[in-house]
Amino acid sequence: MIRALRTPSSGQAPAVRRLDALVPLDVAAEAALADATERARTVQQRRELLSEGAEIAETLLVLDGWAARVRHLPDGRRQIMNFVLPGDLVGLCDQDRPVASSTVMALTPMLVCAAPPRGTSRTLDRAYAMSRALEEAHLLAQITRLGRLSAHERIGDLCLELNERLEMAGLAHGGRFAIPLTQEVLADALGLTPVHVNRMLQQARRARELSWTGRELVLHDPGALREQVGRPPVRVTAG
Amino acid sequence: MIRALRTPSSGQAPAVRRLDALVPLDVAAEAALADATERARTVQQRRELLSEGAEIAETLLVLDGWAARVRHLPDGRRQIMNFVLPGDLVGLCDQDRPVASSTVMALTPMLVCAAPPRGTSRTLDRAYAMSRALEEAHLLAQITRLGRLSAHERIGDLCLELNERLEMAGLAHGGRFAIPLTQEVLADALGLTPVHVNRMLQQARRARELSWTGRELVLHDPGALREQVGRPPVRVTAG
DNA sequence: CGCCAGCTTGAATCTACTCAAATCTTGTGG
DNA sequence: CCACAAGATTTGAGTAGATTCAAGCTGGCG
Repeated sequence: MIRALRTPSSGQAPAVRRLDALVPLDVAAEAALADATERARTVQQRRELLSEGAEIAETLLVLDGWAARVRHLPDGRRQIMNFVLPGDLVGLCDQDRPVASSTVMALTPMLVCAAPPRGTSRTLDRAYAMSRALEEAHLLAQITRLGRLSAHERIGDLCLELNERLEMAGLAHGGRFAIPLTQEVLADALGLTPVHVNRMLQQARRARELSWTGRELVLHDPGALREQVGRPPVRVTAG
Repeated sequence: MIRALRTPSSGQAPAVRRLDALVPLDVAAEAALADATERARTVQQRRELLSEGAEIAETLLVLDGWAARVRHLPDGRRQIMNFVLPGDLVGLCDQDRPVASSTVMALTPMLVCAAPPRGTSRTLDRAYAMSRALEEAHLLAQITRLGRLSAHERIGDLCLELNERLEMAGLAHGGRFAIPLTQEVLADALGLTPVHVNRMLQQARRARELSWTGRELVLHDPGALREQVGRPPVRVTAG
């Protein structure tokens, strides 16, 4: 797992790479990010980056590791809103004294840093706006998944989304990426039971749609799968 | 239904009333809103205020009527993301050349106007930020509803949300409000079939949780219902 | 008056859930 | 290096909740 914490061969850290993919960053942005990255800190697995109902102190930039935005019901049921991946921002918002509307919990050990404040760079501000718009688009995708897709389609659709997002950070290639999720976590994201997720995964494996051995997921034909589950492209700007 | 298009007895139009409830507005904001309201226009039922994939030209403020943010699947399935009520903003975002990530369709005849641009008033800007944060909170609530609530709970929870939101605009009182939805539309919002929505509504009526005669919905005991479905309060700021 | 959209009802089916137990993995300490 | 524990995955049988399909009903409107 040395790879995960190091700059990949492309020459950029995954988080920077993702932001740069959203909006090509200028020197000021690159410098601010390099600087912020210096002061990175680790977060242990299962720790909360943000607690529902608590005031948001700062905006974080995820450098490494996965987290989940989650909400708990009084009776113990749990729903994962979306996954937080390297290059994602946690706690980005505009209002005064913002309060977290959901908990963000580390699914793996993580590396995070304070995001450079707005106003640092014109291009960085635009990247933040894009990031926020994309996050909202992913929430809409999640709603459609839960409301109108079958269990089989939900799994395929979510895997495609993760693949697309990780590709931007350079963490997925050709439908292949490291996936640090348990079937139980997947179930909480997909609105299913762990048992049913297991059965659907086996079905998908038998159908040669994907393989998920150990901690790596491979989508054998992302294009065909996208067609099959009717996943629309995620776009938030024109041009 | 004269009431709907007129200034209510409280002295403020529902849309202004809602924004004012989010952040107490200053004179500049009130004036800008009054001015914008002058240039209101109507939108016919079933017309689209915004089309998925199309560039967003302007931000709209809903003065009267209901709309739905909806996404269509290739095979005809349909999912409603959330409902757009008087006082809500449509197409509010920060990025350049934004593209709508979902279609917004009028469920009733509507009255809308161009929202006063940002920078008009400090308080109005804050109200916009609040509105956006609330909208995101409602998307999270929708995800939890679809992912982890039973059909019966989904209906109760959504009715409570609509009640809370309409109360802010002065359009609901004591759990009673006009609801211009068909059971089919409700089904598309709740991720259920119309037939099942019908059965669950009857069950809720028999249990004296609500009555829905004609076009008015009455929640007989919102507090008890909130308890029963485990609905958490919607908060986005401290203090 | 008759049409149409929306609502209601019934019966059969199916998807996903529950509960329970077995098996496989992984990490840890002896 | 093996034994063990804890966590995660897999399997099976029975059940419940929601869907499908089809038909009948109701009320508002031209």
